[in-house]
Amino acid sequence: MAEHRQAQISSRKQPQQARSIELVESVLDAAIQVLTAEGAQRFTMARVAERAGVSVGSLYQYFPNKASILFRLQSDEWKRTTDMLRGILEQQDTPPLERLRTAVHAFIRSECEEANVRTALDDTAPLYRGAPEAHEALKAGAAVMHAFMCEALPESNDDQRALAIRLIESTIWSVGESYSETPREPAEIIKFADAMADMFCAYLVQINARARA
Amino acid sequence: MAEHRQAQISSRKQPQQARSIELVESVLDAAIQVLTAEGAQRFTMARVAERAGVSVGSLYQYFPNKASILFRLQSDEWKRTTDMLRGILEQQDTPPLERLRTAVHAFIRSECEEANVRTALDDTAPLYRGAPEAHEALKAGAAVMHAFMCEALPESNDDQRALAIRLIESTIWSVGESYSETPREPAEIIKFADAMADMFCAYLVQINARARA
DNA sequence: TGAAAATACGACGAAACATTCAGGTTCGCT
DNA sequence: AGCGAACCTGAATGTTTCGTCGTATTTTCA
Repeated sequence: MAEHRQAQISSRKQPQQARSIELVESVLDAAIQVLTAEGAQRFTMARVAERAGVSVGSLYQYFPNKASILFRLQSDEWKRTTDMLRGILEQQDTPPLERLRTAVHAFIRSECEEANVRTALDDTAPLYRGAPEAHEALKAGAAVMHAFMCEALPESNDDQRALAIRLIESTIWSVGESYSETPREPAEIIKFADAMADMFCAYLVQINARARA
Repeated sequence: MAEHRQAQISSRKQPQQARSIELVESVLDAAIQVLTAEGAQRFTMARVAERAGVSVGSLYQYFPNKASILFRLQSDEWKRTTDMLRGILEQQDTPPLERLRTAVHAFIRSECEEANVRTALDDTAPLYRGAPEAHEALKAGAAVMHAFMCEALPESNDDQRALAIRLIESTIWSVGESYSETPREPAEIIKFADAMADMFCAYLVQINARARA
């Protein structure tokens, strides 16, 4: 019984003319700036409008409410990250575990580089949690992981793979999220990512060993 | 440049008479109820006061602001959890990795059992993030893990151990947090916790094997 | 060119909240 | 009983914010 009214999150109408397309872009841009500079707490429609150099009314032409702007930012971010991971995990000329290591490094590094925005954006998650759109937006990531796991765990059945996917996927995302919450030295980041990759590799190797036995 | 003013989080004054001690307890109790029933978004001083059957002014006698109530809840929760983990991890008559498995199970289960409160409470984290009190409150947990790791990784040096601690500790906490965000079947929870324990064990075994080589 | 459609504006209404304070009540003690 | 300290009350204050609406401007295209 936690969340009561679920806000509308999809966009209100599509911009058609060039000026309105620019407007939407500058709004998204301003939203990131506000989030970075002021934090989730002080993210307001008025501030976004001011930074974007447009009026409040214009925001509501293309976004039904505050949550929809934030969800759009998060959604775009998920897409970028998923694409990055796909690019790494699908390189079939490198051994799977090496690819996984590269992916972990890339993920953690990118998470730490934009730590400010990420943290602020995560703070706003309650505003659109449980929305079907959110669930939908993460399907792509699961698909990438699924394909990868079929390679990395060739002798396992679907259940085992599904479990490994859920574990590794949620570890990467949520640990990355919390790890980037405090500022880190580059050298420290590398060590941590390596340890995480070590852990994943040890786990996958063990699963394969057991499947073979 | 995210958070601007850091709210006072320590308690305002200590209750002395019996009636005020009861008051503080009923406030904390009411706070949990409000959080569970209404979510972080609708957690307000007025609602807490109403549920506790006291007036708003009374809240401010013992808590300087809203954040301090929420931090108190989180802090108590951390303490309970740490104590539970200590109880499990310090049983020196069981093999380390078995203890770790038990601890992981206990943690994930308890996290899922109170999923509603936990999630709502986590949503309020931004209100007291970065406060020195928060950092302090987690020291105890790190100490427990440190003692455990000295047993589990007897041949490693301090740097390696510190890395393993950070990795495993943050994985347990943050994955547990995100895992409990959606409702789970008991059987599913057990499988997931087992997989997580498998992963940790494989990792620790590998570190030991390398140290010995 | 001129009208219809699209876009942009920003003052304003309404609601929600955190926190304070002046004044009243109860407790503990002599 | 009587006094000071601890405690409790809740209306009032001041602020913040979301989202709307009537109007003004710009673009499109016949």
